[in-house]
Amino acid sequence: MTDEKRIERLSAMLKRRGIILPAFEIYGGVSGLIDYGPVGASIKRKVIQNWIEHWTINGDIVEIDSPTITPEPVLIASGHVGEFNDLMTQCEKCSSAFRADQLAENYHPNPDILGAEEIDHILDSNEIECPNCGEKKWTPARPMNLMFGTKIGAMKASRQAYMRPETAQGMFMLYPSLYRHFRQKLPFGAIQTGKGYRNEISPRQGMIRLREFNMAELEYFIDPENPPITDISMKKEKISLIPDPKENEHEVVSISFSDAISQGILKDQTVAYFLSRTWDFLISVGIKPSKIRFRQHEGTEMAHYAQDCWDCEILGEHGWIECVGIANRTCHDLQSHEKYSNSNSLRAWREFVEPKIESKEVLAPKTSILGPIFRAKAGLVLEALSELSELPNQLPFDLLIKDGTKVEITAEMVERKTVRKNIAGEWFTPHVIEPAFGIDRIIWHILDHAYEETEKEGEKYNLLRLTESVAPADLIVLPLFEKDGMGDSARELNLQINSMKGVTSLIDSSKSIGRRYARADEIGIPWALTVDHTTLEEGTVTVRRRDDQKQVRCDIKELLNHINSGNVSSLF
RNA sequence: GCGCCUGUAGUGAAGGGGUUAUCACCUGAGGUUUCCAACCUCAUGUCCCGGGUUCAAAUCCCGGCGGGCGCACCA
Repeated sequence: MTDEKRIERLSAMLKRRGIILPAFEIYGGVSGLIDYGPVGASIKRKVIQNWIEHWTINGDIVEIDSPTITPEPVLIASGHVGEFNDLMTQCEKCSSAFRADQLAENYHPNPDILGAEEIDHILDSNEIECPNCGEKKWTPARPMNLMFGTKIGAMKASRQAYMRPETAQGMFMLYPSLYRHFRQKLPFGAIQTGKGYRNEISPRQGMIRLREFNMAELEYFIDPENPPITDISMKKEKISLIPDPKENEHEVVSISFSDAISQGILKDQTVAYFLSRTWDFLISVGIKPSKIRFRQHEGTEMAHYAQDCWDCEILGEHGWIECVGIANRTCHDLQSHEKYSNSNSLRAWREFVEPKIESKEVLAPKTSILGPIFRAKAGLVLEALSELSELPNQLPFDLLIKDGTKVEITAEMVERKTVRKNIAGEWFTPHVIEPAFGIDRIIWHILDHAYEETEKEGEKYNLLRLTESVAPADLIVLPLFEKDGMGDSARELNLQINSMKGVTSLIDSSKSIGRRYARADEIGIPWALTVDHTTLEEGTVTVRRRDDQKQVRCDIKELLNHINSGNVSSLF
C-alpha cells in the first residue's frame, strides 16, 4: 500500500513547485510545522472556501471566528486541561507508557490528586508491575499536556492560557449569540476554520500529524427530543462503513446511506446526515470515492466528551488516515461550561405541544398566623413548607427547618390545598453534533489522489488532476512567443480574466510552449489559453485541457463568457 | 521519548581526510523556434548546524536540528 518512492517523488514535487514545504528550513526546520507556498496557499484557500460554502448553503449554519489564545478556565471546563495534565510514566524495560494514576489506582483512594514525587513513591514502594512486560522499573512521572501554554498579560497580572487545541470551544463560547441570531430556534449550527495547536510528542508522516494545523469544525446544535428531520433516502451510492469494530475485526460493509439507516447500522439520523454531507464535500474537492470509508469508534478510543463517533478515513500513501471525525458530543460541553461559568445562557427553550398543567397539593402558609409565632424564624419555616416533597398525613407535625431545629406546625397555621400551574415549556441543554475536519490531511489526500505519474513520448510526465474547484488557478495564459505583440496580447487577456470576480489566471512566457504546458499540468491548472499569430489576426485563442491535452480554438469574447459562467469545459 | 537508518545546489543523484566538490534536470539572460519538458551560448546556485580529532574535515568522532521506519503516544 505504502509506496515510499512515490511519496518521495510527490514530496519533492510539492516542494519544487511551491505547494508544501518544511517551515523555517533555513534554520534547520521544525518538525511538525509546514509552509504552504505560493501555489499551496492558493489550493488551501480554495479547499477552505469550498468547505465554508458547502455548510452555509442552507442558511441554518453560520460562520464565526474566535481567538486562538484561550484562557485556562475554558479548557478546564471543556476537559482539555484535566485530561492532558495526567502524569505519564514509562516502563524502563519495554518503554510502554501509562497514566501513572491508573497504575497506582489500588494503592491510593484518589491517585488523581497526587504529585509526581508521591506517585513515583507509590509505584516504587508497591513494586507495581508493567502490565505489558511485568518489569517493575518506571521512569519518573511527568505531566503530559499536549497543549501549548502561554500567558495573557505580563508578570503578576498575567493569566494562564493555552493555544486552542480545537476550534470547537469558540462555538460554545458564542452559543448565546448564536441562539439569538437564529431567533431562539433549534436546530442551528456554527462553523469555524482556523489554526489549532497540539504539541505532539512525535510528529510523523509529513503533513499528517502537525503541531500547528488547519481545522474546520462545525457544531450543530439540536434538541435531542426533536432531532431535525433529514431525508437522505436519495443517497443511493455505495459507501464503506466499518461499524462498531470488535477486536481487530474490521469488517467493511458496502452499503448506501439510506440502507445503512434502515438496517440500523447508522442509528442516529443526524449523525448519518452529517456523514452523508461529509461524503459529498470530500467528493466535491476531488477525493476518490473508493478511497473513503467511515469507521465507528470503539468505546475505548472515544474522546472524553463523545457519545457516538465516526471517523472518516481516507486512503493514501500513508494508509487509511482519519481526516474527519463526526461525533455526537451530546450536551457535555454546554453543560460543563454552564457549571464552570455559572452562565444561564447556555440553554434552549422547548415549548410543549400542549402546555402542561401541573397540579400539586401544598400546605399553604397563613402568614398572618405564622409570622407572629415564629418571628425571626418565619422565613425559614416558609421555605421549608414550600420545599416539602411529601405532605404529612396529620396535623400538627414537626417540620425540620434549615437551621437544624424542628418546629411544630399546627392546623391553624396552614391550609391544605391544590395549586394548579400552567407550564408552557422547559429549558434544556442542546445536544451538539460535531463534524471536525483536518484540512491539512484532506489537502494531502487531494494532492495524493490527484498526483499522476505518466509517460509522454518516453519521458516521465507528472500532473495534478485537481478538480477545478481546488486548482491553484483557473487558467494560465501563454503567449506562444514573446514577440510580434503576442506577449502584450497575452497580458491584456490575462488582465481581462483576472478582473472577473472569483476567477484567477496566471501568465507564463518563459521557455518553450511545451515546457510551460508541463509546468502548468504539474501544479494542476485545468485550462491553458495560448495566444498565437492567429490570435493577433482573428481574435481567437486555443484552449487546452489539462487532462487529455486536447485543444480547441475559440473566439476570445465567447471564451470570456464561458470563463465568467464557469463552464469552459462545455467548449469541448 | 527510546531504538535502527539518514542529511551534498530548487529537485534527483555521484564522490567519501588533500588542487577550484561532480553530474543531470530545473531556474535566469540572450539567440533560435508557428503549439506540448527541442536546440545553441552564457550565468546563478550545494556539502544541515555546533563542537572535537587532524597540518588539513563535506568526508572520521560527539552533540543538536531535520527526515524515514519500528515501539510508545495521538481529544
